[in-house]
Amino acid sequence: MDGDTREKIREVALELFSTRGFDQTSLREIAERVGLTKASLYYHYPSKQALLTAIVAPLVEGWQSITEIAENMPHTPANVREVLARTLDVMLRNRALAGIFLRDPAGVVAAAGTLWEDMIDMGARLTSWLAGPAPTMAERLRAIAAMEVLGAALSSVTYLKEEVSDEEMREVLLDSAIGALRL
Amino acid sequence: MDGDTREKIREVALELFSTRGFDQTSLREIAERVGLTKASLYYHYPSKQALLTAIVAPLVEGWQSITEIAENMPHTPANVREVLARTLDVMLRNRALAGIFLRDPAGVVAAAGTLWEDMIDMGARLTSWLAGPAPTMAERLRAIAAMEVLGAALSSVTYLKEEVSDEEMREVLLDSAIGALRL
DNA sequence: GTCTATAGTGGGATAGAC
DNA sequence: GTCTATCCCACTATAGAC
Repeated sequence: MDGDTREKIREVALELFSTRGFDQTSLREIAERVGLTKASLYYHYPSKQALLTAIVAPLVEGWQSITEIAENMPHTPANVREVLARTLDVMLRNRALAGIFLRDPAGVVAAAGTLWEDMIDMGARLTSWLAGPAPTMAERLRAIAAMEVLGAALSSVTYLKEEVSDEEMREVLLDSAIGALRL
Repeated sequence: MDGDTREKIREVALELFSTRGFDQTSLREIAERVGLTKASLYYHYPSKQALLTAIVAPLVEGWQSITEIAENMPHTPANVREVLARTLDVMLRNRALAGIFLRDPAGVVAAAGTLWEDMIDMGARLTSWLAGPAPTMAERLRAIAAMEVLGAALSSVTYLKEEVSDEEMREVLLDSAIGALRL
């Protein structure tokens, strides 16, 4: 079962990257947990960077699609709400993945510069759409603030010991983000 | 001038840690920019970790004092506003420093575990105070969201090319954080 | 597909001369 | 206080047997 091994590797790597950080995680650690040797990892992924890329790519894609959708919508209150909701969904769906970026942005940048720049770019475009056409500085700051509120979906893991359902997060944070926008 | 060298080292290290990340910054790089050799750094700071600690300590202290002040206040709307304003001030005063945590949390954790746990602890206590006594889950999520909005003071650097004055940030973000709280 | 063994690199840190 | 020289270690990555 070849695909299984590859998948197991990605799973373990995701777990370790997102808790210890990318740089702090060695291939030896990953190999140990999977039950292989380091060398065998290289059979499945040609480099540590390739492994990271394989794990992270889906998030970048989700992010891209939502950005494109947003940019083809007129900036109305209803659409703002819609875009915020979709963005929140992407974040919730990729909660584990996001830990990688939260733990070690610098390591990710160094290893996968282009991917990272894509993420930054998407974030900037989404934020800029949220701010509306010809925004004032205050509007731009509030747009950033609203995006940060959605980010709370991720960082909340640090502060909350109990599990929170996706539904509750969706509801409360969407409302809170709109509050931050001061619409 | 001994103190000057130490200060220069801290300055350069702060600059590099907060742009490249802690782990990604080698002592050789720091030494080069300061105009010294690696070995000479060790005369001034006994380890890379000690250097990090020296740089970061002031922020932790500011954070601690504000937490203690908050916890001795009754949870009224006016006090909530006051605490948010003070927290925002601490963040704005330490904008450069914050980059260290944003770039490479994992590296900082690994190097300065205790300090980091202090920060997490303060964050948790402040957030918990903000949520009010016997809070519902929604109130706790909104408190986290409000704190994230203040964090926008820091991450905004990534998105905004122009400079924003501290005054404008203070005004807009405080208002936005209160919006996120849904008071 | 997995292993053992090892090359090659770069980092933090130390010894000791000046 | 600063230097040169060096140690030691952990890591990524590769070579080649099975």
